[in-house]
Amino acid sequence: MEQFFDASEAEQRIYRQWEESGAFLAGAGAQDDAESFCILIPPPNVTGALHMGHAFNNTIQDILIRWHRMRGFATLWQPGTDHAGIATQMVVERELEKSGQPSRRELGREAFLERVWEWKERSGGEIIGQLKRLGASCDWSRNRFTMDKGFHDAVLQVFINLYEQGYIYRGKRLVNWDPHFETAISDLEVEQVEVSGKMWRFRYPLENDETYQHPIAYDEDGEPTAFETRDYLVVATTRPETMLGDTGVAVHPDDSRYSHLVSKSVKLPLAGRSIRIVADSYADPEKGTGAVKITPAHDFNDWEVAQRCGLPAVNVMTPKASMTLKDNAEFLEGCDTAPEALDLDGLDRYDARRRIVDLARQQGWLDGVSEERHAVPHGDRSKVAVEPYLTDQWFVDAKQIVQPAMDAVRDGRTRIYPAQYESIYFAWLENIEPWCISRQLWWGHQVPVWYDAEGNRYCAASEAEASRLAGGRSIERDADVLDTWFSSGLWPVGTLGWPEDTPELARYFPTNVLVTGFDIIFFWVARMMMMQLAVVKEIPFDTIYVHALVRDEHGKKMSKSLGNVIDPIDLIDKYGADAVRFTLTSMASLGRDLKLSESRVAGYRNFVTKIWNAARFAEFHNCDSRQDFNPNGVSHSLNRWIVGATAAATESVDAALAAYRFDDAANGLYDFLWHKVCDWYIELSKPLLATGNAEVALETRGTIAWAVEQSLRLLHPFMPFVTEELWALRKCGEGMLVLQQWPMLSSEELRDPGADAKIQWVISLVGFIRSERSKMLLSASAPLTLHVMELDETDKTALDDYREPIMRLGRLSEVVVEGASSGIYSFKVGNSLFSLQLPTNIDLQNALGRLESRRLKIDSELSKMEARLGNQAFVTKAPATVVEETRLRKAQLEGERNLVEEAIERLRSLLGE
RNA sequence: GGGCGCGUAGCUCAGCGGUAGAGCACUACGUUGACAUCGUAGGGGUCACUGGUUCGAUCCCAGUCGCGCCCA
Repeated sequence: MEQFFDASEAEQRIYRQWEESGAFLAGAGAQDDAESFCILIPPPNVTGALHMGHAFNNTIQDILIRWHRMRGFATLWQPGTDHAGIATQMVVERELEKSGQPSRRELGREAFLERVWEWKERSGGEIIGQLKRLGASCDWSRNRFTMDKGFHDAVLQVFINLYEQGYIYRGKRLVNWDPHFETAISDLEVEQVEVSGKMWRFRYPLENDETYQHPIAYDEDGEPTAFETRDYLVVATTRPETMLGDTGVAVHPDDSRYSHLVSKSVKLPLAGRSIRIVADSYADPEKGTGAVKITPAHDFNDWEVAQRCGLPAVNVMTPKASMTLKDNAEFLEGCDTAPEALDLDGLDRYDARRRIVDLARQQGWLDGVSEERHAVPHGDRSKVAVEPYLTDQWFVDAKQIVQPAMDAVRDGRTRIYPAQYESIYFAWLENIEPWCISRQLWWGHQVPVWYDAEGNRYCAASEAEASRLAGGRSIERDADVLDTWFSSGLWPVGTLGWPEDTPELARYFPTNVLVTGFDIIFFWVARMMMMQLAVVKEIPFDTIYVHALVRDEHGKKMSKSLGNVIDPIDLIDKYGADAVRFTLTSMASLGRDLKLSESRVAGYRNFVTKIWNAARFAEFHNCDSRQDFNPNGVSHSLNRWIVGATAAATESVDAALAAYRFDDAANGLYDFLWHKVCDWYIELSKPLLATGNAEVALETRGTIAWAVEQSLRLLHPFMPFVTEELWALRKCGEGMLVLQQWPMLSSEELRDPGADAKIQWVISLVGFIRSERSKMLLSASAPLTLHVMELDETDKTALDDYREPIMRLGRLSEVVVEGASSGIYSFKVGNSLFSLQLPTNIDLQNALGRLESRRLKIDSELSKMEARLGNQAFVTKAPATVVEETRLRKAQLEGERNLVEEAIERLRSLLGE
């Protein structure tokens, strides 16, 4: 065997073997009647590259899948990719532009879509290869794409289904409009970006010579003390360009300043439109002047006000967010528009903003400007400010289908881990808004609705069917495509073959666990719940495991602009996939972001090496794997101890995984392998292997082989590559590790308390010796003699059995059972007393100082115990076991104090004090 | 403004009503035939702060301060 595991050489080879052996296929290795276990991969965007979030998310899934597969479940990890409407269209458009080809619009819809498919075939599978690098054991033979024929049919089927049930409708509503992509986007695709901007105040002149008293000074109680007479209202805005679409000014109904002005009107500057003053509680008297301009076609709140107060909506922008005025009948109606206003026609919204502010200043209706930080909605893809925009769109009336999704979680049919995310889920569902599902894109599932010349709608799965419904009238298909999340909402049933009645649906649906980041609870999880329940009337999964985000080592979100992105593939290249996986797993504590640092990965790469070398040790000592090895049949206490410890480790891994405590599982295995198997079991076994007792040596070889083999099985879900490689090198058995049985060990059956106590005693004794040596500043190689001053029966057996390993690990030259000790310091291990004979040249002064500080510590601890026991309330009220423990601890401390005291006396006399 | 979460060793984090833990980093010593990607030992903490409950609080409760995220 080589000295290290060469991950870069082995990983791709091993992965190929797994795939070729069919180990990842649905149900591989399972009995026909096995229980099923299914996870659906959150489909990465087909444009995507593997980032740390994916690496984390998929490592967790792979652990669950491999664990269940080894436990004999019929497992399916269903993979696939998402067509990612906007993202993909963007990538292909950019590519066309770069290579100087005709643009999307020049190509036309059909030709463009051909290009997208070409692109998909050419470069769409990159992330799949990266998932393989990570070791993801998906059933790739079932790989799906959300634009596949079958999946596409399912999506249309659901649309039709929901349409016919009345859950989908078309309506003219304000939507978030992305002027860059010229499409509607959903609320969730909008992110608020805090920017420093300006707040402009405009004076809108009152018509018909109306005036009112505006307070200009206040007393201590905030009561106005002075007023001025105004013939205008001041309104404030951060988006002056929208003023041309104002159709009203709102004041609060209880605002006494303005109450007599309600129903009167102001003249909208530039546009020359006469607009009404309305009373609506949306206007906050405390904010600004208490008067708000109302632009129903370009603001969500204003739209609501307009609905309530009967104000018209005037759209003044094009889909590209430039001004449209000259040929805009809506805008011109009833207006006496100034020529300088018409000159704004065609200007971009920001140019128009500047011009309008200039004009306001010149014409004297600019009341003032202030700097302000405020949140501006941006498209999450395009990164440009979105405009609320009035268009015809398709909506899912989410309110109507939300109830079953809430009930399922409330009554526990679907559980969310950790539970704190339930409240996020409910908070969103309880306040759900209509979901805008149409996008003005080309790449995606085109809405299956056709229109005839009169505008009648025909919703059908095909043009032929629609035509039949239309009675042969000429029809035209709706140009919009569906929101990508609408189709991914169907991922559970869609990937399993619905609407066909497939065996996979019968066997694997509802699925078991969904593993996902909290950032897509709304986008995806809640919608899958709603849609599966609406369409097939069943929950899509019984558990949702929600994990946090992977951040950089300082807690910053990884982003290209910050330059702190860690590429998981780079890490895999450098440290191996096993180390990367183990790092992420060990940090997967519930509900907390994980901060990733490279040094941690390096640390777990060392763990891989440690495992490797444990196996190498077994090889050097001819510890061959034996099929007939019976862990219950070993007799030597060391072997009995490790057998029990292995069972205990198995049980804690199982318990941790069952509770989704991946960190506990990983840390437990790390501790078991490194600090039990390597540090003590292998070390203590060395003399046994060299002993003349062939029977013990043989049993120990077998147990070492067994312990290493069990470790490989236990570690396999976490570190599949190195364990698979060692499984083969150690010739542990037929077939690959991936399909071997998970250890079924019961510590109740295998644990031997006597052996445990014995080994624990040996470990303590060696620990004392090492610690004394080091504290006395003795070199590691200085020979020491251990004097045994008192020895009880049990300890005597332990000492006899482990004399050689104790000498070796404690680096003793001699163990003297009889005769007086010339040691300074005695120490108690178990019920026996020991002393180390130290060389004459030690620094006595230093030793004295150390003992005195030790005594100080004991005294302080002792006084705590005494105080506690002296407290009558403690003795009577605390549980008896706690009182007893305290008494025991006190007695222990007193014993130790005596030993220390004696040692101090002895040292003092040696020093002549 | 509403909600959620977090403040524990230099760093990253576990933990828990009764002796404060891990990994990394740090210091000293060390190549003994698995492993220097290693071994042994060690230093380092007012468990954010203030009150309360309790025999006992790092842990439970309330408040304060600081930080992060989500929603408006």
